[in-house]
Amino acid sequence: MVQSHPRRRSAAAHRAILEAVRDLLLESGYERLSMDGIAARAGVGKQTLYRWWPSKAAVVAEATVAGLVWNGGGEVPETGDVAVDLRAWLTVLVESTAERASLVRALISASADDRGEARRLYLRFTGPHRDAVLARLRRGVDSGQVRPDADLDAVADACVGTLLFQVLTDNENHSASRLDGLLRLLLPGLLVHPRTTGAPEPPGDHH
Amino acid sequence: MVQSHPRRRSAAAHRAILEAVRDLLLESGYERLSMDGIAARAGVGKQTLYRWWPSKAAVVAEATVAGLVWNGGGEVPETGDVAVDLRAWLTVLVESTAERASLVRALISASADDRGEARRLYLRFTGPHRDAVLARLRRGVDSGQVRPDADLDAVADACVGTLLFQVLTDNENHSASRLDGLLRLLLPGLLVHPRTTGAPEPPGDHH
Amino acid sequence: MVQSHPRRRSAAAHRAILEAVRDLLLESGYERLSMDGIAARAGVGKQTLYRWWPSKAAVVAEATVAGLVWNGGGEVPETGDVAVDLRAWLTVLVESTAERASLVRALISASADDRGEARRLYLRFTGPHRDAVLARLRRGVDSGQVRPDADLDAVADACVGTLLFQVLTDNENHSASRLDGLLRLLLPGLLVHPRTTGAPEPPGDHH
Amino acid sequence: MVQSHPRRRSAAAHRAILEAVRDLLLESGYERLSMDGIAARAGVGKQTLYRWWPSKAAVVAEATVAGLVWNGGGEVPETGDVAVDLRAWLTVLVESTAERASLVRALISASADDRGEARRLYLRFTGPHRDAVLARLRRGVDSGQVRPDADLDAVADACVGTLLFQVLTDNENHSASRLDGLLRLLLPGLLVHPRTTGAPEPPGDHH
DNA sequence: ATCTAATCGAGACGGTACGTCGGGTCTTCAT
DNA sequence: ATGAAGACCCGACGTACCGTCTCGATTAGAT
Repeated sequence: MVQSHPRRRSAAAHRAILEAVRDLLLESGYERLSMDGIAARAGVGKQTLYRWWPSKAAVVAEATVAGLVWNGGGEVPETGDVAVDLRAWLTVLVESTAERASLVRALISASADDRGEARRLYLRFTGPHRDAVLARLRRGVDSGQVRPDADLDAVADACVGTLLFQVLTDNENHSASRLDGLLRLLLPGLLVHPRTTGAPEPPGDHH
Repeated sequence: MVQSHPRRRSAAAHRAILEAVRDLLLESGYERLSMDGIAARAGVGKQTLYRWWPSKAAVVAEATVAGLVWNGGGEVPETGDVAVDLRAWLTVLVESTAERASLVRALISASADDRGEARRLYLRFTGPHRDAVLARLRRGVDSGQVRPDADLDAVADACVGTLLFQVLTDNENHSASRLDGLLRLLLPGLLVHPRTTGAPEPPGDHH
Repeated sequence: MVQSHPRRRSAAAHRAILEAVRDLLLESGYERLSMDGIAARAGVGKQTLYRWWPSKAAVVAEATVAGLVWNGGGEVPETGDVAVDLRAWLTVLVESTAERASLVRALISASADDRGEARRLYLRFTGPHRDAVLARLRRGVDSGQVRPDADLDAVADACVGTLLFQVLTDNENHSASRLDGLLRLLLPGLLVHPRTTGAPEPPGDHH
Repeated sequence: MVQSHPRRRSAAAHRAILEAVRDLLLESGYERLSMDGIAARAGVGKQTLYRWWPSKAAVVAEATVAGLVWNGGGEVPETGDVAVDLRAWLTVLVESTAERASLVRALISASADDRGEARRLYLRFTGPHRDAVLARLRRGVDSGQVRPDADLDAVADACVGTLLFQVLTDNENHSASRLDGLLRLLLPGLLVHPRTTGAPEPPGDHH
């Protein structure tokens, strides 16, 4: 379909590029991805690529945020019990990460590559996950389950950071265990009435 | 113990290479570091580099391990109060990381680049820090301050992971705050008698 | 006629490369000539070199053909006397070769290096010289001076071969003498009436 | 067997090296021959190689002259008829060269590589052939068949040069024809009574 | 319907770095 | 005290990408 304004042609190219990135990432990984390769696969001139994105990291970020690459994990369930919901969210996050560890590693590389892009990747890639869990925790504060003075950002960063650390150290098979342990440790400090969860008993109830 | 490589390896070349890596990392970062550059700076043939290390990540790992890059932070104070000691350790860790953020970024890159090397970096680079804090926590268990069923590895990984995550997202000025928030959240789950710390008061169910 | 390569080849780069080859050959000879060196001197990427020429021998061949290296000697004088003209041509050829012996050595090397290129060098480099002398000899046949059954190719190859052999064996100061001796030996077999030349008298069996 | 004097061990090494050169030349040609390869094949340290020969060209020259590589062609038959003997010699020379054209090319490369070695190669490699034919021609002078004023060196160089030129231009299938044509052209100038040969009729015999 | 100007694909360009090979020198160790 | 083994520095190899820069061809909108 031909659009009236010539600039509209770029829409097809734009889409072709993001799809090429997705395909090539799945086929060979971030390391072997090249701007030349993307252009060739997308049937696009390299100029067109560089017109819109400054670097490999940037175009990967865009493909990511466009939902073509990692579209899962943005939702946190809402059962009414913060502890149950957090545990469910972490389970999904661990599985989602395990399935695309190489992509996560790719994004870490991209992030470390380009300090300017790092911020954008942070916002686009991990942002939605952090936002979702923060929103859930804030609703927990509103409902009185979560202590209002708890540092919710610290909870989110500890979860994401622990997960990234496992990926980074090729220790992914411990991710679920570590996050479970972490959650058990966090809940007493996070919740107003921690005993209602599967967390360790609050102090003073034993001996 | 016998070296894994055949003998007669040049100690001078070895040392010159590790020093060149350190210098170049500090000057320009991991991304701009090249095998050519290392060889040139060290006054060494590229063959010598490739004879002993398979990749840039590997030689960066070795330079790290040799203590030339991040040799501090292996100690955790012992005042008798686990909470105080943890806080002190985290403070030192944050400062030490801030001082060499570019090197930490280099190590993260190396880790993400080379999955094989990632494990070595994990064991050798973050290992000492993790070991130190784990040892301190275990002594806390022995002295009855720390709950014996707490997942101590989760504590260590959450702290290190949170810190690395801040570095990765160029968010270092929040590192101290995040780790303080995290520690306050963890202590109630970690300690037998959390009230003795600066952590938020548990929810009121104590006498 | 359409270029075999796709269009848009850079004329400036092409010329710069051939000039660099010429200069470097004159400075250091074929053996010390390198693709790296050519690229650096020409201010050209190595890829550009390899895009258009498969080997050092090929680019040397092209530089030759471009007339930048050995552009003289393509003419044979026409006085009406074949013997005189051949002698004059050989004199010029010997001098021309002596002046650029190192380039001739380079061409011999290129030829020996690369069997595929050898043929091109044969056709393009020595070809003009051979063609010129063959044309002169054929006119001699037409005018009745040269025996029609003489193997003219053999004459040309013997002259060029003798000359190259002297160069190859670093025996150039005998080139003139050898070719003079050769010509005297050839003329009796070549000419219908050899006595008109400066060649040694045939053995006395002529009236 | 162990000799009393350590230097004697070198004899075995020396021989092993020359044999390795022969084998490797036959297997892969001069271009792919390397000092490393020779040392490895001969079971000899590189130092031992460099102790005795300064370059690849030199050791190839030695292997040649040792008769390991090109041991044929040194003889010229003596039937009493110079023309017949020359023709026979050229036939053998052409065949011998055709069988090892790649070696001849190698020697040309070596010669052009190393101007210092060129002279030695000349003496060792083509020398015997030239000497043999010159000796035969001189005997022809003595017997009155060959004109005493003929430039015998020019004959030898023209034959060898023509042959090398054919090899160099990958034109070997014409070698026999060219040398036959050359010989027919030379004989009238070379012999006292040229009509006794298969050379073209001397001038004046036709019409 | 023709012209004009923007934009496209294609890919050549100057570069940097890659990982490998070979050259010639120097050192170690076993004989 | 020799000689194999091979590490060393060096330089070149040929390839892969980088990001920039033309080329024509295509085509949309103005004439």
